[in-house]
Amino acid sequence: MRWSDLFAPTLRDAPADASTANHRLLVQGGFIRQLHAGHYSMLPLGMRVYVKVEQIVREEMNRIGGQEFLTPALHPASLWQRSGRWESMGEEMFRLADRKGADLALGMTHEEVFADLAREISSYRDLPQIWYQIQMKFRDEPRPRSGLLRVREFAMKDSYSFDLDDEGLDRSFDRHHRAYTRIFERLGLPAIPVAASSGAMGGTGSTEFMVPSPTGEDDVVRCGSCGYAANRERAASAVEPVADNEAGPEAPVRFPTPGVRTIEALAEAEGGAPADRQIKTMVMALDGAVTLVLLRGDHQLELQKLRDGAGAAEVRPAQAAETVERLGASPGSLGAVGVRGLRILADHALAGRRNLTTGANEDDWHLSGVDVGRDIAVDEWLDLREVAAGEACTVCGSPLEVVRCIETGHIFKLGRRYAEALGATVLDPDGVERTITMGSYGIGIGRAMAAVAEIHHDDKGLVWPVPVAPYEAVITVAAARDEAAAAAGSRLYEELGDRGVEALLDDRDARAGVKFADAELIGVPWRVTVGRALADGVVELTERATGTTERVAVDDVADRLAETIAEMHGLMAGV
RNA sequence: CGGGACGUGGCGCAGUCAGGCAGCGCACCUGCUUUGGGAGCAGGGGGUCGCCGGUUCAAAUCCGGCCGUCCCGACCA
Repeated sequence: MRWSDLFAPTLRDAPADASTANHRLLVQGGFIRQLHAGHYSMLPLGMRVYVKVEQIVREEMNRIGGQEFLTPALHPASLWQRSGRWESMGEEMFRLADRKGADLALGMTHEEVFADLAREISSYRDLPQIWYQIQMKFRDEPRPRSGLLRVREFAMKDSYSFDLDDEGLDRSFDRHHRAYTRIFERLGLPAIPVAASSGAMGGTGSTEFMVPSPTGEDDVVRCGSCGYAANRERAASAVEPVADNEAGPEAPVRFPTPGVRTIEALAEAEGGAPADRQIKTMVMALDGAVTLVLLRGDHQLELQKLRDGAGAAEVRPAQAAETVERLGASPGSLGAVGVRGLRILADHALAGRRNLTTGANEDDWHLSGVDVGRDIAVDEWLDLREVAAGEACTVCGSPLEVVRCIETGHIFKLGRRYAEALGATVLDPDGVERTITMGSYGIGIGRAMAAVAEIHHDDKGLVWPVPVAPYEAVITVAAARDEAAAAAGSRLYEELGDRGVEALLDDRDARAGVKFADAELIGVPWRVTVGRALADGVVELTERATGTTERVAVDDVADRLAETIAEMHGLMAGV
C-alpha cells in the first residue's frame, strides 16, 4: 500500500474525550471512529489489525479441532424462552419486534443457538464436537467505556463444546485452555488464567484470562510465590484468627451508644469494641427477599460471592424503609441477635466467635457479649469476604497481591443446562438417551485489540507486536520529490512484497518529520528510511519498539527485514 | 440508575459570567519558497454554535425542557 492512497486520518491532537490509551491512540492513529457510545467503525488500519487478531484466533481454534460456523445475530424470542433466559437476561438484551409483532432479540451470546443445532447430533459416536464462530454480539451495557474495551456491539469468537460426559467436558475445556494460552501469547498479551465466578452463565467452573492493566475492570488476587490466582469475585485468603479469650457474659448486654452509626465510631465509643470484635450486619435484598448478611466488622462484603453463595440472581442493599420495617432500627444499630423470620447468612470468619459487639436493633443501642453460636440463628455459613491485598495465600501462606486486569477471555464448563433445555441428546453405547454436556468459551476480538494497544504503546503512539501490526514495515521516503529516493523506495517496496513482507510505502509529499511522527503513531514495527545516505547505497532500519537505528546497504535490507520478521512470527507462534 | 464534566467547521480550543458582524491553532485547497523530526509567506473554502421552545429590537451567550458524549460509582457473561 502506498500511503498516498491510504485512508488513515491521523490526528495531530488527541481526541479530548478519550482518556484511555487504546481509545486515544486508536482514534488518533486513524484506526477507529465512534458512531455513538459503545459502537465503533473499523477504518482500514483498524480493520487490518482486527483481521489479524481474528485470524490468530481462528488458527488456534482450528488447531484444537474447532469447526467454524456463522449463525444469525437476530434470534426469535422462543429460542430464549426455552432456556429461560428471555426472562433472566433483563435489560442487557436488545429486544425488538418484527412487522408481524413477533418478539426478537439481538444475540448477546449463542448457547441457545448452538444447543439447538446440536439437536442433530444423535450418537455418542459423533462426540466430541467443538463448534465456533466469529460473529457480532449485542449487549445493552449500562455504561460502555474505555474505547473498544466495553462496547455494546462487538465481534466475539464464541465456541461451544459437546461431550458425552464430564470427563469429556474436562478434555474440551483443557483444549480451549491451551488454545487460549497460545492465542494470547501470539497477540503479545501476558494473560494469566484465573479461577472465576460463572455469574449468569451457570455451570460448574470457569477460568478467565486476565491481562494486568490499570485500564481493566476486574481485580485479580494473585500469589507471587505459589501461583494461586483468582478473580476477586471468588478469591480466598487466610485470615488471622482473633482470640476471644475473655469469657463473655451469660447473655448479651445492652448498652447505650448515642449517635454511633459506624464500625469506626463503635470502636471508639464507651463500651465499644475494636472492629475485628464487632459483627457487621448488612441488610440485603436477594431476589427481593430481605436477608441479613453478617461479616466481621473489619471485613468488606464481596457482592459476587453473596450472589454465587446464596444462589441469587439479583442482589441489592435493602431500602431504608424495608430495614426499619423488618428490624425496627436504622443502619448503624442493626444486629442479628434474636432475629426470627429472616434468612441469616454469615461469613466463615465469624464461626465460633464469642463475646462480640453488634447492633441491638434499636437506634442508639448496641449489644456486647454476643456469642455467635449461642445468640444468632445463622442459616448458612458462606465465604462472603472480599480479599484484601497482603492477606495470606490459603495455599502457601505468602502475602497476596491484588492486580487490576482486563478480562480478555473466559471459558466455562456449562454442564447440561442448555442441552437439557433445548433437548440436545444422544444415544450412548448402551442405547440410552443422554443429555449432551456443554462448555462455552469466548474471546472478544475488539477487546483483545484494545488490550494489545493498552499494553503496547509509548508516548509517541502504538507499538504493535509484529503478528498483529497493520503493516510490518513502513518505507519512509524522506524526500518524496527526490526522484532517486522515490525510485529506491518503490524498488524496496516491490522487494519486500516479493518476500512476503507487508509493507507500507510512505510516498507522501510531506516533510520527513510528519512521516516519522505518523509512522510512530500508527505503530509499525519496522521503519526503513530512504534518505540522505542513499547516495552511499545505505538506508536506515529503525525498530519501533526500541528506537534503535542501524545503517544497512539498500541492496540487503529487504532480505534482512524479511528474515527478521519471519523470525518474530515464528517466535510469537511458538514454532 | 446516583455523582461530576462537557457539547462552537474534520481535530484541539477561545468566546457564554457581563446578549450586539462567529473567532484562533492544526488540518484542507491554490501559488511561491522550504525539504531528516509535526515548515514559512500570501490567498482561499468550510460552522443551522447539540435539539426544541421561551425572553428580547437582538441569543453561541439569559430561562425552561430534551438529546448526546466522557469520567467516577452502581451494574456487567
